[in-house]
Amino acid sequence: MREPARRTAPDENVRRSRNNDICDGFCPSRETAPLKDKILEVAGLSEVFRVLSDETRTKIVYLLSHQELCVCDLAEALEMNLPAISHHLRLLKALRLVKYRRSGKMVFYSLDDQHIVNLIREARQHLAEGR
Amino acid sequence: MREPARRTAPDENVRRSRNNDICDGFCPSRETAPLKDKILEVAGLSEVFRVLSDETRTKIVYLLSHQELCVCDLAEALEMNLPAISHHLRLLKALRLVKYRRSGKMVFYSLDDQHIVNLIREARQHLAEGR
DNA sequence: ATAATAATTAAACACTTGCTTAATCGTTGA
DNA sequence: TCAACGATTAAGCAAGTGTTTAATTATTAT
Repeated sequence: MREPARRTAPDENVRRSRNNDICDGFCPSRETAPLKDKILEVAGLSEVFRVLSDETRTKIVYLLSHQELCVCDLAEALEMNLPAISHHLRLLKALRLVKYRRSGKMVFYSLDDQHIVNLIREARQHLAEGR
Repeated sequence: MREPARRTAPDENVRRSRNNDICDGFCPSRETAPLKDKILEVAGLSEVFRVLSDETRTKIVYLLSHQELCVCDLAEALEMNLPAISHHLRLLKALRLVKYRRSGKMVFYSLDDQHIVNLIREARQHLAEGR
């Protein structure tokens, strides 16, 4: 992924713990080992959310969940230019969220993962219930 | 939000349509007006997903959904330093996803939005079912 | 008061992201 | 074959994001 910004070279003395500003070993209010197990259960999950974390992509997915649309339709509906839409579609395509079929000069996209719609529905409820 | 990169000043002639490389007015395979209505239904939704689009935050939320934890516990469990965790907690706090209580020198955080857990559960199913 | 410590805030910066313009590809029809 | 057009790709860049170090705040104990 990304190498953290490091202005001073990593020191030998830090060997004891990567986080030398962690409470000095007696703070944690419980054993953290079981927590680390828990963490494994959501590994890689943020990838799914990242797809929908962009407004444009949420809209694309939502529109496609109702009907097949060509790139041009999407561009018009979202008031963006073709390359921008195409860019997002490529991402959605890479993640197998959408599929496409060519028809003449136009390319029609449709949703290829009905599961993702549940996430949107759930999130809408979340918003609807105030908070 | 963010002003798009613009190297040439926006031209007068572009008035007709903000997207002058859109299909010349006869492409869209359907009326896009109803699509624009649909779009309104998911306005602001990506904010919710953005919170969980970061691996660290997903983990924090998931851990807190099981039990209350202090910042130090989280730092230890996630093997990150305190400022990093604190940074993410501040974000989650701002969005009313977590609440906290102080106990001596330590601050305990807990989940303040059970709804967000449904999103995680749904996403886990999504991953579990392959794809 | 002072020291110690958990937590927060601030500043810096590497990396990422999304949009823009320009060039190219793919298909259709003259 | 060539022009037109929808779609894609490429390059560039401004804004955003997450982690780091250092400084500061808040609380407890001496």
